[in-house]
Amino acid sequence: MPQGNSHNSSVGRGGKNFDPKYASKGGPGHGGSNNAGSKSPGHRGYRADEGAPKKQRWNADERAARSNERPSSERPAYGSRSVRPENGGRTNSERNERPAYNNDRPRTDRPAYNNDRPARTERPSYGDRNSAPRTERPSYGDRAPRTDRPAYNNDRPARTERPSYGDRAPRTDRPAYNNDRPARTERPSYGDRAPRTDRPAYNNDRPARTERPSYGDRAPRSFDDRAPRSFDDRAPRRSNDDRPPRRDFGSDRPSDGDSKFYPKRSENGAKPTFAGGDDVVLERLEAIATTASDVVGVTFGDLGLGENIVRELAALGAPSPFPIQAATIPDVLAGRDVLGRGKTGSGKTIAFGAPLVEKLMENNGAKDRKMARKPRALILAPTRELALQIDRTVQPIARSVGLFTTQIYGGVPQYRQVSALQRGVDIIIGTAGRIEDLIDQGRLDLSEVVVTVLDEADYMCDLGFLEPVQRILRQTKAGGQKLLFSATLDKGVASLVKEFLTNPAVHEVAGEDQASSTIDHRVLVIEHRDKGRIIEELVNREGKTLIFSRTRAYAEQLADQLEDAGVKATSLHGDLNQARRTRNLQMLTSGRVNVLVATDVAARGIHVDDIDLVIQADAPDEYKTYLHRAGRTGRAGKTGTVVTLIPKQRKRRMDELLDRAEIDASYTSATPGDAAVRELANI
DNA sequence: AAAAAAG
Repeated sequence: MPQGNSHNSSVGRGGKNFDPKYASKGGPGHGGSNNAGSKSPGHRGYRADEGAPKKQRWNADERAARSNERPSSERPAYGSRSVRPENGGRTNSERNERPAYNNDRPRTDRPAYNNDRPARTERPSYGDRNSAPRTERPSYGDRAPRTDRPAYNNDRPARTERPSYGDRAPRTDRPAYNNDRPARTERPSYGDRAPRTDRPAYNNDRPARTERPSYGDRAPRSFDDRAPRSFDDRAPRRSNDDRPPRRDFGSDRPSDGDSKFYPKRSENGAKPTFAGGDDVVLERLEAIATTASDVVGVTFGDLGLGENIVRELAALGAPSPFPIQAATIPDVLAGRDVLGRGKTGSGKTIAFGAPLVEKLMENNGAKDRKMARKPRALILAPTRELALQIDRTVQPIARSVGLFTTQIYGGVPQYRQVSALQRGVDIIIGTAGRIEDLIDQGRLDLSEVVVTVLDEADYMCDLGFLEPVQRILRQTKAGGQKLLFSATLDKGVASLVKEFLTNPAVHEVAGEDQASSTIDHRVLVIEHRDKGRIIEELVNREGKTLIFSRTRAYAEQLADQLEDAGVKATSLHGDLNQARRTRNLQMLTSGRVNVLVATDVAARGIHVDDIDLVIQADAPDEYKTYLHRAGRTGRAGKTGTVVTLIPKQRKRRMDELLDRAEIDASYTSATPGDAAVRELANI
């Protein structure tokens, strides 16, 4: 009932999407906003032909004015990098200007961008059908060369009858789908960063695992004995004795969610506590550990996946299952709730994605292609980039059996996402904010979601994420299957487990500890004032470098500084608009730049091939953050180095953090020009 | 502090 929107209750909450105060003000030149109040902005998105044929939001003059004013007024403001007012001065309401912040740098190469920005053409289609959102346009504008705009106007008239859609893809039925996958053309390129190339690589480093000593000592664990709790050593205490044998975990457990592995809320009335900002060390969950040798000779087919899926997995570069996959797939197929821990890149996406698709298909999925069918699976990720990356893996698997996925995340026009929902999708992959937004607008109904996946589940339980995640999970079908995955899965997920999971099976992969890592960890003790120069020296090399900073402003500043120093660098953080975020990440992936300075938005899950150096310009506060950041390198069987820069006062904290992360790192004092720095640069 | 919805 896309039309009923303006009357239903969603307006109460969804009102945030259409705030009269904005409509009445309407930005100057926003012709359509006057009457926008009479219609729900969103539903016009579907039926542009019904109401206001009025489409032009920006006439030529306005555009011209805008494009002129930009360089002159906004640019200069932030223009000089060194003087750039920091974020501190900015408030949320100034967000729109944010991009201006970015404007300065890439400006020069901007033109080039236009060419390869196919997505651009889609933008208008959003607008023309949805006049209200038009008001957002300006914000897009800053990233885009207004110049290409005019073209839109030209073909826009024709759009009234919806062709915009059609012009992009045959509206037949499904093909339209291709629309929301502009990325498709780039697909090949995805391959290399996702499963494809790293897959084989992992195989390479797997053999090594078998001879891994650290394992050896635990070796006997034939899977029967209680799982190797390689993970627990970190736990303050482990009362193993009364613990039931791992094997039974679940099978004989009352299915009332009474897990012995989580603090019981009812026991003392206290809620489990969470990490929050502190580096609280939570006990790791006990799990059944699977080792590489356990899965030798096992095929995806053996695990219960159908032919099409198996074939697609092979095409994706996954001919045979990795341990985490072999461990979790059968349980997922059996319908159990699953907690899975496997280091990033160890194949978690396929571990939940493939069986999820198989399950949906079994449940009549493929034949039920009716329009507007409700989604039956949901995959939640903490960042948009990660959601995108997951979709790149899951989508082809789903398509191989005739199921459809769509991405639902913020920062991009919602139109295409909503229209995909209208056509009907089976699997939703996205981030919390937009998902809630669409639910509030009455455009997304999760009531038929029978399988929900939380990737980076522990992170999703952090302050700020937990509540939205809980609200979303409550929207899904009661009793639906829940799958929680993370490289650092710990008891921080207890509250979710308590409320939403039943008798979960917990799996981990043995041997994925730091001792087995191919990463070299270094700590450089420096004077704070030398930080910039030392980073410049470290980055002066061939390979790809990922630099983490604590704040967005510093990420931006550092990227600017490096560029000024002649290094091709770019940034990735939440102050950038989504198009730029996507593009900047792509720039590192494609090798157009060798240095990316990012906030922790890039800490988890993001896979870029061949990053051989990770620099932590600011040390992380949490050991898990360290592990995730470090995990961006040392992938694909290659070696990687993590360099953390700290002032000497931070040594002690760093020691503790490394201790918790179970990492051995060497400390070196360094000043600019030191041999120690040069040596690192020559990795 | 960052992330996640817009505005």
